[in-house]
Parts: sequence; C-alpha cells; structure tokens
Amino acid sequence: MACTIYDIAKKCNCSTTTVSKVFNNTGKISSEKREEILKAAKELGYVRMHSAISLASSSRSSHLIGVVLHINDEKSITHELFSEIINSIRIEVEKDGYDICFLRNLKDVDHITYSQLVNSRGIDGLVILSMNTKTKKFNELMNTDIPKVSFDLLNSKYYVTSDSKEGVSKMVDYLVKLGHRRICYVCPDSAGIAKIRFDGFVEGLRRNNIPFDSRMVISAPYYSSGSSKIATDKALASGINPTVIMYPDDYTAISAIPYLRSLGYKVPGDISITGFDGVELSQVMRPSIVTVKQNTKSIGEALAKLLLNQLNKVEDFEKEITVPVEVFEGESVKDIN
Amino acid sequence: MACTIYDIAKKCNCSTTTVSKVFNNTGKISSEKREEILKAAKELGYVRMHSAISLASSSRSSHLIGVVLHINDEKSITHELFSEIINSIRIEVEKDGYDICFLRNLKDVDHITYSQLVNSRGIDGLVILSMNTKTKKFNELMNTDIPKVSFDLLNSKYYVTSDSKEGVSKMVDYLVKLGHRRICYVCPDSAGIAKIRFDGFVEGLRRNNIPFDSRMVISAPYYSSGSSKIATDKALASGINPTVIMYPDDYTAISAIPYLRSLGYKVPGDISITGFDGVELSQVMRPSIVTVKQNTKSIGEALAKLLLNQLNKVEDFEKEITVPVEVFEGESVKDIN
DNA sequence: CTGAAAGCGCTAACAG
DNA sequence: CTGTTAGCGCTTTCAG
Repeated sequence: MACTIYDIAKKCNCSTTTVSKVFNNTGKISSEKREEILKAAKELGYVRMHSAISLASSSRSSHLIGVVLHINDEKSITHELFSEIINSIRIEVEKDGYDICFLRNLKDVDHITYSQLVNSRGIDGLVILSMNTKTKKFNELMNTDIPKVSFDLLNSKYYVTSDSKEGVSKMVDYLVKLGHRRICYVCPDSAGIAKIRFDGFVEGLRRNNIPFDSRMVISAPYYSSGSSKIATDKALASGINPTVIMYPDDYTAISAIPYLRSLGYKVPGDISITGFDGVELSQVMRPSIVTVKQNTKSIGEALAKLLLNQLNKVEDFEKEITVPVEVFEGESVKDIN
Repeated sequence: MACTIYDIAKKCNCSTTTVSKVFNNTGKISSEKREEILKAAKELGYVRMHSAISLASSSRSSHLIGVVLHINDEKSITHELFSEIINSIRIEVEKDGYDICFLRNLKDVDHITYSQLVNSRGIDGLVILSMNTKTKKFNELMNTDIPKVSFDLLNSKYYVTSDSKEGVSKMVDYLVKLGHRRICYVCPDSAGIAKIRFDGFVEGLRRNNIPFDSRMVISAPYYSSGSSKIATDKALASGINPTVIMYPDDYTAISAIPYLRSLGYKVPGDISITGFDGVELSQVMRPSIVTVKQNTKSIGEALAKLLLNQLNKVEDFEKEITVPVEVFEGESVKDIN
C-alpha cells in the first residue's frame, strides 16, 4: 500500500505535523530532522497525495492546471496553433510539478458553473485559450478569484497575445509591395483581438496610401465547417473585385483553395490568399500560405509564467505579454506588378 | 462558498449518509427522499468534490483519466495522429463525466513510479498511447491493477490497434502496380507493432512474387530529429538502388523530401516515398504522401470504450479491437511502368 | 429505509 | 523547534 506522512512520522519518531511542514517549507524544522524525514520519504517511496492536500487546505494546491479550449469539438486540440501552445505550457508547468487537464465545455449543462467545476477538481489555475466570451458562465468565471491567464482576451487581468496589429499591417505592406490594392479583409468579430487585427489592416492601408473602402471588409467567422465558403462568397460578391483575400486563420485559407478552384479560380494565379497563425501545415503544403506566424513556443512559455507567478505568489510581475510575430512569405500571393 | 452534502442533508432533514447514497446509487433510499435530495442539490448548485471522493473511497472514482504520451517532448501532443486520437477519446469520456489529464514522463525521476503518480492524482484509469516499453517503470505500471488500455501494445490485456499488417501489404500491392520492385522498407523495431507491419511488408512481397532481400530492410527510428536523414542515408546505401522508400510514419517521410532534394533527388521524379498514419498534413501538402491512413476517430472511440467498460465494471466485452486502415494514394509515388 | 461514527491523507492554528 | 487537536468533504461499516 502507498506510504503516507503517517508512516514517515512513525519511522522518524515525530508527528505528522513535522513531516507536513518539511514538505511545505513552512514553520521551523531543524535541519537534522528535515534530512531524516526527506531520507525516510525517499526510502519509503512517499508521494504526496494531491487530493488529500487540496481537501485539507483551501490555499494549498493540487498542482493541477486546467486548460480551456472551447473551439469546435472536432478541431479542439487537433488545431495546431493550440496543440503547440498547450505543449509549450505543459513543458513549462511540469518543471514546477504541475499537471494539465482539460476543462470540459459547459455549454449544454446549465446547472453548474465553471468555478464549481474548477472547485470540484481542485484545479489551482486556469489557462484560457479559447472560450465563448458572450455567456453568463464566462463572466461568472472571470469574476472569481481563481488564478488565471488568457490568450488573446485583452480585457482580462493577465493575458498573453501576439503582436497581431503589427503582423497584419506588415502583411498589408507585403501585399502592396507585390502590387495588390484591391484587398478583401475577412474580419470575424468587431471586438477583442479581431478588432486589433482589423486596426492593423486599416493602419496598413493608411501607411500605403490606399483609401479605406468599407466593401473591403468581410464579416465571416474563424475556421469552422463552411467558414471558407462564407468568407469567399462574400469577398467575391463585395464589388471590389479583390486580387487577394485575407482570411482570419490558416485553416480557413487552406480550405478556401479547393473551394476557389471549384469556382474556376487558380490560386494564386487568379486570386491570392493569406492566412493567419503560421501552422506547420500552411508552410509545408503547396502552395504554401502567406501568413502571420505566431510564436507558439513563446506564447506557451509566457502563459505558463503568468500563471505560475500568480500561483507562487510572486509579486510585481508584468501582467500582459505581447509576443512578436513575423510575416511568412509563402507562395499563395502572386506578384502582380 | 461551495455547497456540500452537509448543506443538502440539513436542508432535507436527513444525514449525509443518505445524501451520499443517493449520488452513488447505493443502498435503498425511498424515491421521495431521493427526489427531494436531487432537487435540493440542484437548487443549491451542488457539485461533487472529486478530491474528497477519491480520498474517502479507494474504490470510488475521481473521474480523471490519465493519458500517457511519451514521444519526444517537442512533438508530443502536436503530433496529429495523437492529437486526433486524444480528442476522440476526450469527446467519448466526457459523455460519462470523465476528464482527461496528461501523465508526465518520469524518465528523469527515479524515486517515484507511475503507479504512485497515478495514485497521487487519484486517476481512475490510463490510456497508454506511447511509452517506452523497455523500462522497469513500464513493467511495474503494467503489473498494477490500475484499469488501462493501450494503443498498439499488443501484449497488454486491453488494446486497440490498426490493421497495420493489412495496410502495409496493400501498400506493397499499390507500389508494385505502379511498377516498383526495388523497395526499401524502413523498420523501426523488431518487435511489437513494427514487427506486425514488417510481416505485412513480407506478405506484400510474397503475394506479388518479389523475392525478399534482406538489404531491402533498413533499421531506423520513428520520427524524431534527424530520423529522416538516418533512414534515407541507409536506404541509399543499401545496395539495391531503391525506386521507393517506405518510411515508418508520415513526419519522417515528409521531412525526407527536403533532404532528398538537397542530395539532388526529385521526389517522386527520381525516387518515390511513402509514409504511415495519414495525418492531415500528408494529404494536403504537395506532393501529397502515399500513406496508410489510420482511423483516429475510431481508435479513440475504441480506446475510450475499452477503458470505460473496465471502469464501469461491464463484464464480457472484447479486449482487443483492430481498426481497419486504408491506403491513401497520394502523389509521392511515381508510376514507373 | 435511515443515521451515527470513524476515517481517507493531509494541513493549520495553537500550545508548549 | 515540535506536537495536539480539529477538520477539509465524502464514504462506509454497522446499528437500528
């Protein structure tokens, strides 16, 4: 049977309190006793039982971190952007003894809240990668004092984001350099990170002296089944006869290719396209996709840092981290000069 | 503050025992009392606390499932084959109220075993997707009575695997149909699933009347940094002057392309290649890779089923499930007839 | 059909 | 510096 602090206490002729203090680095313990206990623990193969710890102590932790990734169920963790970020987080937090679990989506369960879910698992902190921000449940969660950090939620207290505005405007620079001026920009939302990126688009137009025309902007969602078709149809019907369509993410751009082909367009021969994220797929396929590459490793490290700092009660650390991006110059944009 | 069974008991004028029994479906409770308790629970927003449950009861569960994915740290969950399988598992087990967490790799920690780790988290069951089978720790884990199911570990009690033998021999059929006879087969291991696949290779040669030549078989690892180079170098130096190299997985095949190009070979102009797994990447890129496609959705569902059956103490269910595969006929093999 | 009491492994005052 | 005691939320005999 598994060894408990009681076994250690008995072996070392001391109380469980003393043993507990050693493992928690609390109180004052003589260094001899400490060594003795540590040695005994090793010999007996002692492993702390997280469930007991989190039961006994509200403050002390279970060393479990919850990941919130509520994009569509089929894509979920198979989305390269997120799997890379999660892996980076995992590598970082494991160094501090934390493990990762996924927080289920409560969208079809109405009698329980996210904070209850977190509580029931004894989760110490949350990394919110993607979540529907328009629900009561989301607001309820954000208002709890569970340590948390988000990706791209610009009005949460601790967040990590990519320098998307700069990325998009640089992308516009690139497109203009290749002769494009009739640009369709697919915008999935009027707020949050989508708004920031949109600002980057406008900024890009401005600094290249291209007058803004509202028909340039297409409203269509991020990647989901059928999102490419929606965006593409709207772009083609926009009335500006675009030479390039800027999709909101790589997957949407990638699946736009067969759709455009089915309509008789060559890509990038007849129409150019761009993506966003820089997933491996977009760079290896043909044509490779011109995209804004997010640095998933850095993002994961930053997310882990912001969360761990809260959990370790570090004081005075930065609360928002913006990670640089770069434009990947692929083959999906034609030089029409 | 969170509601506990004590609050419910008070509200319903009964003991915590009764409440507990209702939630566990144990003992005999009058249906009126049961309804009353369930109603109160809903009103109070009661959520069971998994950590307390698993502390109080060794048999009763924390509804946490551990996933073991110990391939190299950078690839890990970003490997499409595994991210798809894990997502499929997640979708299935969440239906039964289970959540998923990752079991860290203990390769650099020698004072604790996997079963201790499982115990410390109160994990109910394990899905072993990838693990180093040559360690003491692995054997120790397999000998515990923790409910578990593996992917591709053919000598574990409960496992799910793809019909790889059939897949490889069908692939040989396909290659031969396109005129190939000097085939290099990259074999990463002499046991386990790699051996099964190898048997498929031999079977494929046999039924196409191609004499087996030991120089056809190259020993090189599954995907990792530099694995493509190792396999490719050996294949080119094999002495059989291959027209096609069969790599053990898609990622190795994909990264072989730039390497072969750097050596002056066109793919598939000068040399053809094949992969294994059928990750999305391999099918979307150019040239798309001829590969054996594993059905990740079915695999995940089968894994979940075998584990859940154990956890729910279902009796008399199948212990091994073999999932059909298909050959994806991509562009990476040239018709040399 | 229901409840009292003990205990899972651990922590946290509070004494000493 | 160390130990006593109570208790976290829940389950489980064992009585009734």
